[in-house]
Amino acid sequence: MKALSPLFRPFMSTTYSIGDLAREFDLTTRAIRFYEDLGLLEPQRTGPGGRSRVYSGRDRTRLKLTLRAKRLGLSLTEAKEIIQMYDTPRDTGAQLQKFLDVLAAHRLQLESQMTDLQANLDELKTHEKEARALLTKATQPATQPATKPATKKAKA
Amino acid sequence: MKALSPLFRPFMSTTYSIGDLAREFDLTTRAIRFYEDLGLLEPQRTGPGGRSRVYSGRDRTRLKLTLRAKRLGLSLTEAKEIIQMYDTPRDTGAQLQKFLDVLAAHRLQLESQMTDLQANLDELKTHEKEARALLTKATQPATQPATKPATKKAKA
DNA sequence: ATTGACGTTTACGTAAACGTCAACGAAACG
DNA sequence: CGTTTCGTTGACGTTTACGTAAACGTCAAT
Repeated sequence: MKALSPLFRPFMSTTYSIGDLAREFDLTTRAIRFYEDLGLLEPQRTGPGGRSRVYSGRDRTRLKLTLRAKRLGLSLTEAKEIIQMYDTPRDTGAQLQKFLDVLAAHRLQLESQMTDLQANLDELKTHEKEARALLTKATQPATQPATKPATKKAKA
Repeated sequence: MKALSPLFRPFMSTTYSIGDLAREFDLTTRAIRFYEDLGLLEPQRTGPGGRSRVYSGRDRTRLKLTLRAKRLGLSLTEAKEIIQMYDTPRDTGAQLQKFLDVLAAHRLQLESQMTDLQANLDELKTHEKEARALLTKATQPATQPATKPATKKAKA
């Protein structure tokens, strides 16, 4: 359900229909409702009988974070835990300390993932260079136009 | 099945039993066999009737790459495609060019993932700083001596 | 000769993350 | 006023990535 004509939206305190979010993040509405079932989103209801969902900017942010976490390989429940942790109150010192502990753990995980990523990128670059070298050698044979260029490097 | 006593292994051209790999990478043998079903590993067979699997160093490497890809959120089939691509022959110029194209695409994906990761890390650090600030403020009130000394470092 | 550790196949089970209808209500459009 | 368009709630299906159990072979050591 479109809350209002698009032209009027700028005057509202930025709420979104399920279709809006689906379009923006390239999801099906089914997926978004599923995220709600998991407790990741808590849209308000509107319309007669409170059937239609209305998403706040906060919902949108949570969705964004969720998808980012997904892209990094986290499960939805893991994403949920992290997001929840990020916006629960933390008033006492003990809570703060535990918060820091969890953050540290999460940080370690992210950093190890960063290492993995870097390793993959390095490997990719190596192959890229090698392939590029082979390609220029194949298209611009310096001294010997071979019928079949060597698959390995040749010594000059 | 252990091929030989561990003392004799250094003399062999580094092969591994399924248990070896399971221990090293903290997998179940079931998982490893499953990876074989997907075509990620191709162990030789040995023993009577060729029942037992023997994994080469190359198998081990492929397994390592697979797990790294998994940690980055790739599916096993995606991992397989990438690994296959990395060690297929690429002899013609056209193949080389296509190889480079695919590499470029993969690279874009990795770099966007790097961005996501960095975003997550930044956010985490922000929260970390904030929490740390709150904690020191809570445990070391400037004008009021606390009943419990700080759990962190104290300034002399 | 039995036990234990390690290996095998076959087969069914399961959790996660949705996809895919079906059947319906409301509302906006020409 | 009929027809798209957007939304709703079930409910069942699907894919991925294994887990789990049964039922058995083999080798080394006790």
